[in-house]
Amino acid sequence: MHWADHTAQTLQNRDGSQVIASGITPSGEFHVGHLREILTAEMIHRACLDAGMESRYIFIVDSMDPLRRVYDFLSPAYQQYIGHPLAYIPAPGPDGAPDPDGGNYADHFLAPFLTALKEIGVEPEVVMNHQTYESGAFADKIHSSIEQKDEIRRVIEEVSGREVPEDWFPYNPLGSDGSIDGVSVTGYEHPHVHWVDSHGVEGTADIRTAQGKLPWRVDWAAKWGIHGITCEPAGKDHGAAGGSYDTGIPICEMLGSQPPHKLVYEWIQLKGMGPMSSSTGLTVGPMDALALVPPEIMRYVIARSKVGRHIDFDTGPALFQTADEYERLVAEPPSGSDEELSRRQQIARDTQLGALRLSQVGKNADPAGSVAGVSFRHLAMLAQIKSNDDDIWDSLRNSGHLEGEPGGTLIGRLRRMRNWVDGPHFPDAAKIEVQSGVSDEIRVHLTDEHRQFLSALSGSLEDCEWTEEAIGDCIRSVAAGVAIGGREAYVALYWIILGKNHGPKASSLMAEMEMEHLLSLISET
RNA sequence: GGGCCUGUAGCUUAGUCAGGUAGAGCAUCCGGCUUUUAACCGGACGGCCGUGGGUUCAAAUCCCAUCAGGCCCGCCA
Repeated sequence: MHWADHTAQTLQNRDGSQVIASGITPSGEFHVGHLREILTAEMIHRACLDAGMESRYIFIVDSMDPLRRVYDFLSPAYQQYIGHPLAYIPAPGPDGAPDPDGGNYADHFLAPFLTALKEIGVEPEVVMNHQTYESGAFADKIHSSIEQKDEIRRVIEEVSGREVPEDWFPYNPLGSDGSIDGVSVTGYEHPHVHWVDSHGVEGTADIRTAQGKLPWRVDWAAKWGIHGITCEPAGKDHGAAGGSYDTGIPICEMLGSQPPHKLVYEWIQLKGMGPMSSSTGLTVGPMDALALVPPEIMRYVIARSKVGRHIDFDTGPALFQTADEYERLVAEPPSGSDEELSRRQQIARDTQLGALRLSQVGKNADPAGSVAGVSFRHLAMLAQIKSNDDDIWDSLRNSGHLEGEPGGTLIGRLRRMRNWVDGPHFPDAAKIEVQSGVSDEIRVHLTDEHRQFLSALSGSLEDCEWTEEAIGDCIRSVAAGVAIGGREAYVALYWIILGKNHGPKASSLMAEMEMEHLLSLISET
């Protein structure tokens, strides 16, 4: 069974409808790793719906979390905002300086991420955490946390093994300058928390507003209760023993709610470069990834991997393999009845079918539509030899891959393929490079038969209409005339054009070349 | 120091929770297809399941130990 279906089955034992959640702090650029968080949760949500359960999927943006430090992409001017909730500070402009017209920091980074999510078929209910504070929804949990201050402290110390400071208080008010740093709590009279900040200013925070927040371990546990979250996948950093998930569970219970089902996922790494890290600049943003990778393939990368396995995100040669694998699965989904399959084969069948189902951008869409009738590899070839999109559609019509006008899926696939082919990630081995001349190394591969054929072809091509079809006819008639095997005729052409003994459809390739260049190559043999 | 994840064919991996003859795909090689989608079809090759113990009639699977890689324990998916 697929992991998402298995999780759905586990959740079925709980009362009520499901609320699957993701939570991310918008402290900077979102990256591909965040897509795993989102897609893991969203696939569980879909699996619940598919199992006939009621389910919602919410994306909690931790907009109340404070800015922790001045990141590399921020100007030093952000020093003044350290400790301030991300929702209440200005977004950086292109130069990294606070941009007064750029809206707030949290929204600035969130907006493009939501656009990327839409492309992969994810449209969550977005909850801005600072608004939940502003609405007063946290008030009961905050009050309850303060009343159980010592018990919560004990839980954190026992479960995490960490010493909690003497002056710890389960509520961090914002000080006179808007920062939660350096603010000491001096008393509590429901619903007001009294404080004094590092400037010596005294004040009062109303827990029914966003004048302060819970410390994050408590904040997370409180959110579970407030939203009735039944499952929130967490990255392995939170999932480690003694991590925030383990302290969150008892705290959530102390605050009067049932904690969610724990699920820990491994991280995505960039191939050969370790985990994502915004500080080292080693990131691939969701938009970057989706500019190259078709959305259903992006989903498939997550769906096919077990939650506990790390994923190497590879935009090089592995992308061909992933696409091949996906297309094979679409073309021939695993089948067979329980009777004729072993238990293991049944598991494999159900897991693959689940991965295929959950990879679709549209929920329960027909997977066949996602491939748009053209293989990823074929499109890679066409995108390289034809610079004009219309020529590609013509080619696809001629080859029977396309009828009429291309649909949105196919257009999107070509757009991404062109980005890939023209960008730095495209593998050299897949590049089609027309030779500028025929080298000695290549010449040794040519037989007399090859030369005879090429020489005859040279004469015919000069009178040939320069279209794919005419060139194809020309090759065939010349080949027949000089009694060379059909295959060998093409091998000869591939050697002189590409320097290899094989390649994409020769006539397409030749039609894209200048006739003079081709004739000069032949003359060099 | 504490903890988590991973280790199965050259590569990517399924199977581990509920022990019952190790399965796939890619790559490679061979063969087929009289006119090339880097295509397609058929076949072969290839694993003491990281290592060492233990439990069991039976272990990739459970237990103990050990090695290796990745990671977490201030914030981070």
